[in-house]
Amino acid sequence: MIMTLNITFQALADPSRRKILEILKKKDMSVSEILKHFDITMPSLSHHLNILKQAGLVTFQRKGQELIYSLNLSVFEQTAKTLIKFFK
Amino acid sequence: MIMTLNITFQALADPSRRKILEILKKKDMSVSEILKHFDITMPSLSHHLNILKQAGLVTFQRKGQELIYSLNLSVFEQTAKTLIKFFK
DNA sequence: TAGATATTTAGACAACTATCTAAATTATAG
DNA sequence: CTATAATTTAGATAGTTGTCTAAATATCTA
Repeated sequence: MIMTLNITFQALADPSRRKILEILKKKDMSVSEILKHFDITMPSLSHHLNILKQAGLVTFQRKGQELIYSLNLSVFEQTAKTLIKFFK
Repeated sequence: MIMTLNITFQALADPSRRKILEILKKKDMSVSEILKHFDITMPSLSHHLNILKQAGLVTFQRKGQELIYSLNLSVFEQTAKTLIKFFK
């Protein structure tokens, strides 16, 4: 759980990644769709998505040619709870 | 607040810094006292303390030659609340 | 199967960061 | 005031990270 916390905070530390999460909060989206909100290349976005995936903050499922990404809210909840429990 | 979140997560992303916070949870401590728990040099520790200071996660007050560092719990609480509010 | 579309992987590179040693600053004690 | 102790600041360096271009992989459609 400590190790997970490490990865989670590292994932959340980047503004682009937090923006991805905000965007996905509205609805599930394909990579191309997410990309429209950014001024970076597809491989860079893919890199960020990978880090978010490793942290368990997002999941995806293939739909034809597209990969549809979704938020994994339970990890946020878990992280928030850990923060609270850890320091109170 | 978004900018603050940025700095906060960045501060929390480093394991050494989270360890400092854990140590300070037990009691307020001077820099030398904190250092005993680590295998890094004093300047490195000072660097980490500086980042934690900027994030508002710790505060300090001088006591003679020593600087006594303390946790600032309210920032944790705030961060946890922001996490919860933001993603639920 | 060939061509088009969506995404990832590989490899390179500049910027950032954690660490170190050495020097400077701040405060106490004699 | 000088020596000592505690901490920070400065400057250098190796490792990490975010970004890019180019190439590879996976899926669909004709």
